Amino acid sequence: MATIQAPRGTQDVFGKEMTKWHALEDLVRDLCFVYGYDEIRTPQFEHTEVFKRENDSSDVVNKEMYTFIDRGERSLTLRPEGTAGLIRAYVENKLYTSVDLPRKFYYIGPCFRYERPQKGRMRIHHQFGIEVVGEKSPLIDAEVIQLGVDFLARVGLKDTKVLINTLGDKESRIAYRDALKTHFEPSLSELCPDCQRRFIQNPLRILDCKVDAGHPALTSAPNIHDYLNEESVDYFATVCRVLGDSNIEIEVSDRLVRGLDYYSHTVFEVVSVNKEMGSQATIFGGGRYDELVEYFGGPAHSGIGFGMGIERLLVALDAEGIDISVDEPIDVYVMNLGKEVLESSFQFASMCRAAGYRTELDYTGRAFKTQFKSVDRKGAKVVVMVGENELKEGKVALKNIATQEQVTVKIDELVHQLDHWLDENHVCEADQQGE
RNA sequence: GCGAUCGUGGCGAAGUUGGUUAACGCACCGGAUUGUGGUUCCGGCAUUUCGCGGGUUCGAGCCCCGUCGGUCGCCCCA
Repeated sequence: MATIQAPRGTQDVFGKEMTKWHALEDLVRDLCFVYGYDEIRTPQFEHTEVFKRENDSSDVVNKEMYTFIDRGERSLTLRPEGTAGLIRAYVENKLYTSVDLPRKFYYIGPCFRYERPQKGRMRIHHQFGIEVVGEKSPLIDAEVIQLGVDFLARVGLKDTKVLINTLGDKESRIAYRDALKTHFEPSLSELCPDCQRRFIQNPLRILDCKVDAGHPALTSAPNIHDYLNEESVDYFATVCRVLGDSNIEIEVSDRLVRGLDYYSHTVFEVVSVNKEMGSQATIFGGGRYDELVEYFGGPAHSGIGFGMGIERLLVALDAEGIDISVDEPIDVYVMNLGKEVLESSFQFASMCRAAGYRTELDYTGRAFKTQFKSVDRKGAKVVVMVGENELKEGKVALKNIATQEQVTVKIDELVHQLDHWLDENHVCEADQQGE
């Protein structure tokens, strides 16, 4: 019978790899705590219309969604990204009524996209994301980018670049959009089929096209920055200035438009420039959205956020030779000196664990040599050796691996001896008496 | 969705003019040494099995077809 494999584009995470995830998750919590962001957990599937909005031209929404019918008639979709569901929750729970706006959230969890898998591109991938909703200020845009950059710095990533651009407000965007339409119309038939579709749905995205990248119509295309109204120019200038004053290097890229259609004003993408990275180099990306909250039936609140791919971050760390995995050695290994003492050793292990020591034991009375190998592999600091002779006298032997020191103590002194060897903060009775 | 390439034990990997007992290394297990290891030595470790399913052949891990999965590029994006 053929073995069953995990579905394409999914993976099992365990062992040493798991410790990396824990390290990243811990860092997410610590960092978001410091910046004042609260965790939010939204459903991993939503009603399809949460993600599929009218006139959306993005592939994520149109080609890559896992959509299914839930028994009856409701069409549900496994979330392909984090923002839409969060905004739905923001409106549904009336979080906009908070006296303290903006609301600042972070989330971490799986996203699902039906794509051709590649390194750094999975059908189930995990995103750490943040969103700030309910207040609009260039300082918030700067803070969001700063948090992401800070995160990468704390992880130790170095070969990164911050790309930033603005799409301007609605007025600017419409003006630019019209200019683009006028510009591309004459040469439309020479552009790729995707671009012909984009022309209708979202002409901005033609600028991003790799197929037509060299086409004269693209190279001569009007620049967004020539169509921004004063307010949009000021807004973007402030974002860039604040980032600059915070020593965050940015590169303005006037062709950066991003994949989701709901963006306005600031958009950004942080990419790895490491040569080992392959073609999936974006570690996190996001932008501001002015109309999403209203779309979901809330007030005209603006928001901004990013999504960061954990798997992709892991690839980037690997590319830079950064190992964030941690060894988790045990404190105590309980050895059996003979099969007769198996059940007694179980009780000793219980005692050690009750005292808070990370403890393993030999379950089957294997050869001593083998048990000692386990001791080494697991990095145990103390071995409890359970033998019949000592047991008869109500004692047990303990060996300190580091010093090779071995003592035999009464059973009720076992934990005391462990404290003596293992607990750095432990104060011996002798010391106390000496005070 | 398009193109290319790969898929041998827990891991790393040999293995083409198709002909057997499928190398070797690491890891693991046992013994020398059933009460004290990390060295050494000895032995065991894919017991129709080479991702899976068909086909060609007297005979296939090596050839053909299909399928599943990985990887790379395109595309897309986290």
